[in-house]
Parts: sequence; structure tokens; C-alpha cells
Amino acid sequence: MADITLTLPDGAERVVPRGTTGAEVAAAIGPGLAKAALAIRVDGEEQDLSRAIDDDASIEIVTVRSPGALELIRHDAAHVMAQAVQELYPGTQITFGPATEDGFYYDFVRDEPFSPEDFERIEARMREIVARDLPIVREEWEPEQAIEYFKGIGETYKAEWVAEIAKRGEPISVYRQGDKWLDLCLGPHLPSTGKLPKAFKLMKVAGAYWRGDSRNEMLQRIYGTAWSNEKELADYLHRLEEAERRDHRRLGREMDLFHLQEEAVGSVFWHPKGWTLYLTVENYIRDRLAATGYVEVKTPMLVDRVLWEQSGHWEKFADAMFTAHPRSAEARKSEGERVLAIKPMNCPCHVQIFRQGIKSYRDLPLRMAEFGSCHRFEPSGALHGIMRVRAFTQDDAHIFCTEDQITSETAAFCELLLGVYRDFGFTDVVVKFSDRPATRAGSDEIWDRAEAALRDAVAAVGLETILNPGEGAFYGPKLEFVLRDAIGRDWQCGTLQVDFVLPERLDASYVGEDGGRHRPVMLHRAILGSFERFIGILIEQYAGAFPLWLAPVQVVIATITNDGDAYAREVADTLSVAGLRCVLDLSNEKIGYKVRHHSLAKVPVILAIGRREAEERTVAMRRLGSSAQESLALEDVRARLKAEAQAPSKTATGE
RNA sequence: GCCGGCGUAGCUCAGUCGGUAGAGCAACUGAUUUGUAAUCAGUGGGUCGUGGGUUCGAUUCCUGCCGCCGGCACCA
Repeated sequence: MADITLTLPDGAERVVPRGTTGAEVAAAIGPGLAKAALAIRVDGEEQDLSRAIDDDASIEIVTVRSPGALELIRHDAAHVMAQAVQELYPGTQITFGPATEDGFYYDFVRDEPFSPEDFERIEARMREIVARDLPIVREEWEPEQAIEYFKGIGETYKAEWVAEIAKRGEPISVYRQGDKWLDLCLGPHLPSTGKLPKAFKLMKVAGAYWRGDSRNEMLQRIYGTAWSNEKELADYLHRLEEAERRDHRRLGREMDLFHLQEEAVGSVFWHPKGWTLYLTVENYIRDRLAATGYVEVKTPMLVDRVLWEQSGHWEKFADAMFTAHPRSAEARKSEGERVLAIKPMNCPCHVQIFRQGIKSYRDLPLRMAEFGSCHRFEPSGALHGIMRVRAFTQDDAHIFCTEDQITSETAAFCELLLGVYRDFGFTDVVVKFSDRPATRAGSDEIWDRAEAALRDAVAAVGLETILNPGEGAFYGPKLEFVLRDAIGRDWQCGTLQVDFVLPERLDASYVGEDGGRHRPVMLHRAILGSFERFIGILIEQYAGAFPLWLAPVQVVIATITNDGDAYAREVADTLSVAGLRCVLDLSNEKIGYKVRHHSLAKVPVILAIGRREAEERTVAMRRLGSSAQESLALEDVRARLKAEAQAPSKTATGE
């Protein structure tokens, strides 16, 4: 048997007999490493320690501290949980159980529902299985053998899955965990259950469709989290608690920004403070659009269904649309029973404006923006605070352009978007590139061109994207700009979609240089996406403690004794005239109470005024989050706060 | 929409093994004139999500519906 050469991460080489296992290599390097070893990476590919290595390779022993170790641990935790559940609840079937971003889940089939009360029992059994230190051994089975075995023990889902894998011609690998339990799995796995750190916790039960298809039966999914040690677990649980405090639904109520109620499910009641925030955001984005060559329009809320039929939306989304008609039978008769749809989007209306009069190539690109209110009948289970609602407003725009202009328009848009996100404090933006879906309109050649144009633009801006294969719109590829909420959920905010289809269906055209008629391309684009969603994320991003320009109440002027009342009024007037949003607190409370009260309300600036300030015509300024005080002349405060409270869209133009 | 959980005052929650409910905070009123994260006292506030059933009697038990929460599916 010939020897092979293994290269360690530090560059050292080891010559070992062909067929040496990862465990043996680890042991040869040192007993400490052998004990800590969880898996081995062979030429970058993670494998079981028990696998024989047959060729020269660069290797790395994976321990708890290795990057990627958590994924291994979580995957094993899923299996240990599955074993625990099957031991405790005989007759339960197992299906899939992968690692997730911060934990794992396993999907079970069982008539009785699991409840969180079961968790303690399952966790205890999991710890017991870890204590048993069961060896985890990989085997390769013949498909027939596996199908027969799983059918024999009543695991019909596993049997179905084996058949699927076999059809693809892939090997069937099975992992034994002890001598009584096994699971179909790709691996890799830890060498034994004893290697699994006991820093895991079951978190929630939920339904999930078999193989992610809503036509299939619903399974019971148990979610857990797992970490390499107790401290990491505790930190994680602590982070979750912190995140809960930032939840926009909670802050929206506590800060009196908005509310939702049963009589208008999925629609937001904006309170004065929330609406101030909303208008601040809207005015900011309006400035940005005006500065980058957009024109703003406003289109009807109620539009005859024939337009939606023409655009193709009726066919695909009719069930998700609201319709309206006059209450009076007489009116309905005279109107010819026409069905009006409450607009679910703005694009067909924008095309109607584009179609008024003859457009020349000189008019392109035409960037048409609208703060358009849309209504969609979102499935009840999808509603979530103000992040996913049935009535929302987008900072929507459609850029009518030539095919040659797609790249430059996209690049300009990406730059605008990133600048806007930066102004709101978002620097980590995930951008997904969604390419052609299986069912689509338009020729492959058109798709090639659209995708290439989009790719060029992204490259021009130096944007990193994640490919989201097959997730494009039916009419064109798209970019999705994704922000994350406090609880770790991702939300699409910005988007850019290249569309060759709607201009055709709605017959938009322009006269080209050649004097002939041509179809424009439409770029559907939004930066914030829905104001509702974006503001929800904004609330969580700042945990309600907004920078001065966004804060609904920017300054509280609080008196210490009522000797200062008259002067405090003057301060409030001065600042209000300067455009600052002020609240005057002359209430009969101690200054300590007022400071606490307004600090909890997350007001960025508190100006305290007592007898001394009134005499000297100064204020004592205190910023949120700091207990330091600064004594300033009234005129200085006015100038300073006014400058600081300018929206970034104003400061950039030097106003 | 599907699976599971939940629904008592503005908020957070207690309570009733079936006899129409209570605390803290908030709010309001009064006293206090106060120097940077809670001054004291008093007052008001709930068809116990909603419809039906069982019962002498339901907020409590059963059930339909609505909403919310967590996932899944969906997201033009």
C-alpha cells in the first residue's frame, strides 16, 4: 500500500499510508487534537473523521473553534433531537432536519401536536443521548435495501426520499447513532453523540409543508438553537431578548407612532408622531428623486379591471386584488357593471401617462415617480406588524428607456439607493440577483440581453450580489435589496426589475432617431419599497432612538421651576421658527422626572431651563444617552440644532 | 391560506376548581416650586375579543367566528 502526503494548514506535510482516516491523522498529530476533533476538511470538503483518505490532499482537522463547526454541531443536534423524539414518542416519523443560520430544526410526522411543554422532556432526553456517547457511523446502502428498511419501520417519508435520491443516481448514505437508531443523511457528522456540546435549547414548534409545497401535508417542525458552549448560548438568548425590545410593533405602541386594529386589518393608523416620521422620510426621498432627474405623478386608486387584464396582472393576481363598485344598483346599471380594482401597483397607470402624446427618443430616459398607495389582499398568515400589510405606499418609479440605457440607468439607480440607505444608517445591504424563472415571457435572447445589462450595471457600481436562481419576475430579471429586522428576519425593500413585457402589452412606444416606432424598456424600481416596511425597519434599526433629523419630537424644553416659564416659551418659539419639532414641558414635576420621562420617550435633545438660564438667556442641553450637560446661549443652540436637524438631502445641496 | 399557541383596564400581568374582577405603571385632579432617569396624596377606567350552547347563573366549561403571535406557503 503506497503512502500519501497530507498538507496541514500550517504548511507542514505528513506522509501516511493510503486509506488513513481523519481520526488517525488527528491522533498522530496529538492526543489533544484527537479528542477535540469533530470532522476533517479534505481539500476544503468537510468529511467524517472515519472516512479513509485515499490521495494526497491538504487537510484540516475541524474542532469546536473552526469556522463551520457550528453548522456541524447544529446538524448533529437535529439528529440527536430526532432520536430523542422518536424514543419518547414512538410512532413519530422523521423527515428532514438541517442546520439553520443560528440553530437547527427537524420536521416530524405525528398525529398529536407537539407543544412547548414537551421541550423540557425532549431536551433532557437529548442530554441523555449525548451522555451515552453513541458512536455515529456512516454506511452506504443499496436503494432497495433502504426503501425496504424504512418502509418496514413505517418511515414512509424517508422511503419516498430514498427513491428520489436513487432516481438521481446518488449514493444512499445512512448514519447509525448507536445500535438502535439511524437516519438517512448526507453527513458529515461528529464521530459520536458525546462530542455534541450540551449548549442547545429547543425554541418553538411550527407547521411546515412536506418538501416546502403547500399542496402537501403539514409536518410538525421543532426549532432549536445550538452553540459550542453555554456562554454562547446564553449570549444568543440575551440577543433575542434585546431584539424583542426593538420590535417595531412594541416601539410603535410605546412611542405612540401608529396602531393597527381589527376593523382595518393590514392597514396602518398613523398617529401624529408616526406620521411626522413618515413625512420626513417621504420629503427626504422626494428631494433625492428631484435631484436625480425624476418627475413625480399621481395616478388613480380605482382603475377598471380591463387595464389589469391587459397588463396581465388580473390573470395572475386577481385573487389578491380588491375590487370596488358603487353601492347603488342604479349607478351600477348606468356604469355598465364595470368592475373597478383598487390598484395593487402603479406601473399600468404610469404607462397610461407615458402614452399621452407622442414620445420621442429625446424624452428618454423618462423617470416617472409616484408615492403610490396600493392595496393587495395579502394572505392572513403573511401579515406582520407594519412590515407586511394590505395597504401600503411605495416610493415607486418607472424608468422608460432604451435598451442601451439599461446599464447606465441601473448603475445610477444603485448609486442613488446605496446613498439613501447610507443616509438612514444601513451599510450592510444584501443584494440578490434574481434571474430568469422557468415560466417567463420574452425570448431567451431578450433575457440574455436583460440579464447582461443588469450584470454590467452591478459590476459598474461594484456591488456584490447573491444569485437567486430562477426567482426573477416573469417579465424580467431583478435586483432585490434586502434589509434585516431586529429579530433576524429579512425583508426586501429596494428592487429593480427590467421589463420588456409591459410596454408591449400596454402598447407603449416612442419615435426613434430613425423616425420609426419602438418599444421602450421599463425599469420598475423602488428604494425604500413600502414606506410602512421601511419605517418598521428604521424603527428597529435605531431602536426608536432616531437621529435628530428623523426624530418626531426633536427637542423638549423642560422647566425646572415656573420662574422660567416665560423664557422657556421664548426658547420653544425660537426653535420652532427655526423649523425644529419642539415640545414645551411646563408641567409641575421635578426636573429629574422630566428628564426620565422624555429620555424614555427617546427624545434626542432635552433643554432644561431654570432661573439661572432665564436670567442668562442660556439653556442646559442634554443629549439622549448621555448624562452630560452643556450650557449654551440660546442663539448657539438654535444654530447648532438647526444645522444638525437638516435632512441629508438638504445638507448635500448646501441649503 | 395551513399548523400550533394566545386574547382580562392604555401597557405589563394576576384572578375566578362557574356566583359579573384586581395590582403596578400610565392617565386625570390636588398639594408641592423642585437643578438633570420616578415628590406625595387622591380619582376615574374593564359587556374579561365576539356570536352561540350547557347552566338558576358563564369572564371561567363546550363550540363557531374574528384578531394577534410563531413558523410554513405566498409576496406583481
